[in-house]
Amino acid sequence: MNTLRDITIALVEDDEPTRYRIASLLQLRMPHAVITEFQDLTTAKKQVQANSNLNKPDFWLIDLGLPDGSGIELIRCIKQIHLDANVLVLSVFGDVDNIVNSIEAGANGYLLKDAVERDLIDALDAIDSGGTPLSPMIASRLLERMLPAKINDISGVNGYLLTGREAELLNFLSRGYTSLEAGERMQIAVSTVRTHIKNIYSKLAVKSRTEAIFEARAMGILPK
Amino acid sequence: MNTLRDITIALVEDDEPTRYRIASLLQLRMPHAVITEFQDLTTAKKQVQANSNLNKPDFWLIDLGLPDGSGIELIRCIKQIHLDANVLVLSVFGDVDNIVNSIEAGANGYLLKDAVERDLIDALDAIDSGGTPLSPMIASRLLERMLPAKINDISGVNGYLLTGREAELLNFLSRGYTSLEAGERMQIAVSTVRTHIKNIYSKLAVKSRTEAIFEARAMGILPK
DNA sequence: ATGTCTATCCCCCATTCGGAGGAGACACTC
DNA sequence: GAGTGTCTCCTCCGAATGGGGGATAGACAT
Repeated sequence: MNTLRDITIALVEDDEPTRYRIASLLQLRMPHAVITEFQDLTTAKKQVQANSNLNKPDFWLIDLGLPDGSGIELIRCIKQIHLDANVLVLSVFGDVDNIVNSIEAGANGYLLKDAVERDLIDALDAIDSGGTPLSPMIASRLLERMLPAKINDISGVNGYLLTGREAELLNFLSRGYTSLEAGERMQIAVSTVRTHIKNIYSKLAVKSRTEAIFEARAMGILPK
Repeated sequence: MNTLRDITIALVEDDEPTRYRIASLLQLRMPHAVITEFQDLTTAKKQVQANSNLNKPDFWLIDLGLPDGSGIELIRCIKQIHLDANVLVLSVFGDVDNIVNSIEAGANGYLLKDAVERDLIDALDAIDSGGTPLSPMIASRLLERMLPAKINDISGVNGYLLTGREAELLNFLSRGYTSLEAGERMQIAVSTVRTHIKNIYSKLAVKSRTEAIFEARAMGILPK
């Protein structure tokens, strides 16, 4: 990408001025780039599914907040068909869910929109070299989410995040016991089991059994 | 950090020319900054432990490859005493272990040395705003390590007890996805998810999600 | 003695899940 | 062409789960 050859870039952004701004920036810095613009999810998806081989863009620049759905869906769609596609997210959303989902969907980078002017070209370069350019705030959020063990070791008191009974219960649940069965094993009423479960959920910041088990395992509360 | 007030920066780097280069760069861009330089681990650690309160640097710029040990040890030392210290790693090492250990030790950012000229000041700014600046290659390595196991992992171990879609679905369920969420990820209707789930249950001879996950794990269908 | 933590139990209500059916569209084999 | 397996979608219904409350009792610390 160092030489100015004919790079193709797909730009997916619903907001007219923003799209124009980004396209202009690209044209200015990469005069030979061929830019294709999309305003919504469905049009872009059609393009992906249509010409599977020819006309494959070198880069996808995707806004997440599209009028007819989330850009994350588009990322999945693209990556499903072209595993090696280069996808850079440009978003105003800095929330954990959007970030994690984008990355898990296969995004190769994530820039907050206010950094686009300064970092876009560098980001494309970085992706081209196999890197994953992330705005610092994005990296911060990602790490908060992905280093749960460390964070809880600090805030919670050394693995004593859950009380004895809660941990005991979670262990039964992770083995497939229902609330009733776990209650029988622990010699307590189902009501109590439910109370414990609710407390576990709020402590782990989850909302289902499988999620609790997954998180607890990641945090080392549950074995393996 | 916008205004040029008297910022204090500690620079830990054994290589004379490199240290000079970085210090000059800092002085040039932040004329009022007070820079303290260290050439090795022990001297820097002494400084940290000596004046716990006064003279606390606003930023630590740390090289990992010090003559008398790893800079990671210094990071731990600093963070133990000053939880809110701002630590930026400047390293030539781009290997996963150094990266993960640095971040887990509490580093607020990680720049590869070849990017220092261009990104150092921006990185300090980002840290000041609560972000975590990472060189794209560093983020790439981190994510490789931290992203949940890929779906491919299961199809290999799978003794074809479960079909591809079933195994894929079970993997999502094991990570705490609801039927709806899994359906969205797999681009199928909830009805279909439910059908797959029922088939999984009968194949594994279980009656609930957690049980299915537990059994599948025991059977090696699910990772770990 | 007051407060915090843990463990125990209960209510109501909305959503999700699990079980039992059926059914169409492909692809592959025999 | 008939059969088998996979993937897809649907309805109906009862049981289980999750979220919002509130409540009591003991232990322990200040």
